[in-house]
Amino acid sequence: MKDNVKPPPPRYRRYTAQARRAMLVDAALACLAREGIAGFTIDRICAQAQVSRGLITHHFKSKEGLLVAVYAAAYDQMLEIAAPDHSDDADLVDMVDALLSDDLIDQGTLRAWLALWGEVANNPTLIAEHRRYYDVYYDRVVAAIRRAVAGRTIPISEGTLASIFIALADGLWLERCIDPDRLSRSEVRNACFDLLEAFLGPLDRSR
Amino acid sequence: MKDNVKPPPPRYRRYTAQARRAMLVDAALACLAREGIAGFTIDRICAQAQVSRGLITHHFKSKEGLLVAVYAAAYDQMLEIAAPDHSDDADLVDMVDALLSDDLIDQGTLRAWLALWGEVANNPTLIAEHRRYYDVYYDRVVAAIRRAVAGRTIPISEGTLASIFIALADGLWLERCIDPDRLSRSEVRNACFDLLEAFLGPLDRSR
DNA sequence: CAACCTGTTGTATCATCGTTCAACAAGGGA
DNA sequence: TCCCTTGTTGAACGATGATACAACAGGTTG
Repeated sequence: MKDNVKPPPPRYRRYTAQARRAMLVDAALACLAREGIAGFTIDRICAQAQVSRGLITHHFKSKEGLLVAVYAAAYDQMLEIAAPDHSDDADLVDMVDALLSDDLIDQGTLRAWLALWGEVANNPTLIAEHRRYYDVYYDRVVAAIRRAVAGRTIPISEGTLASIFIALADGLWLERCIDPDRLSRSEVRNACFDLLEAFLGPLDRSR
Repeated sequence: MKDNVKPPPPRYRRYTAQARRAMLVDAALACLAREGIAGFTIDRICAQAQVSRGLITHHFKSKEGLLVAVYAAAYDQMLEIAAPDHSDDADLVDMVDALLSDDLIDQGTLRAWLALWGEVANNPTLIAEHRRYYDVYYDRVVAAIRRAVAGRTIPISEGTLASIFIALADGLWLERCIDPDRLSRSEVRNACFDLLEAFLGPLDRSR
């Protein structure tokens, strides 16, 4: 008979650094969504990613390095849904509806955001990262508002209105995270539009 | 000579359980404000309160017991400022101005709230506690709105408007916590009034 | 197929966490 | 003055945390 020595299956698979980092970030987001910041642990994240303990340090230098990458990824996902880069012609109504999409309002995502916010306020590196991303978000909201204004005169600066609108959206997220049944989707939608229309005049909500 | 044996000074002072609990809660809030949830540690809180490690367990049974008490205390402080119990005749304008008072908007308070919110979403005991307190807050906001409505017909339920107003206030807190310079006090104030007036009609903002 | 690069493993180490518990002592009552 | 209640201490313990590091092995290159 032939040599019946099967080659043993590989004990692990090697990925490019980029791919493995993405896997670890995803695993970390899953842990945050499931257990909050208490789940953001080398052990749990590596278990979630089915990977050994040393890998996070190898790819991110430290746990905080991973946290920064996770925050960036969460913001990227949010931006991609709510205000994608290529939406130069998308209007405010689309943006409001995108913010209410199930991809952003699901419990896990909200819990992950809440956990991340709790870290941002006390971590200088994350604060800087936040400002960077917030500015992108903010600029896109301002752009959408400016398109809606279309040259008219409004009783507030576009920038201030953008900040306030973002604040309302964040507050609604927060409330919905803690008690999803208190506000219906249409109530949230109307709240957003009522705030915007208070400054911008009537919008076409019909879509 | 007389006996020169001075009685040694007491090594510690005894307090009533109630007083000591209040001291520990205050210390915990100070730790939360300074370091976020990472500072919510038996060691650090006891150091802050200048007390030995065993005391928290003695008075609160567990760390989570203290956390619940801390959350309740934070909510109590907020309610006392924004919507005190005896304010049956206070109107909506007063409430908005109270929400903007420096006692609520300072960095430490905001950071503590952010840390607490991050815990609420993942702790069933805290969720229950949150609902209890939120309902009190909510009822007082509804009452203030109802007084402002004064029997007129408005295009939304008072309850929904209260939820939305609370969400806006929370979002503004959050934004201000992370970047205090982005929104001025008057912009925040105008945002609150514009939202309310979109549903309630003109209010007397002059105060 | 051999050599090398580097992604991956897993143990070892040290720090810190929450909780337990026996001993201590402050301070009021008899 | 003595006693007793109970608030308080602080060491001990096991669990779990993050990180370092030497050994290992996939998989590509020539």
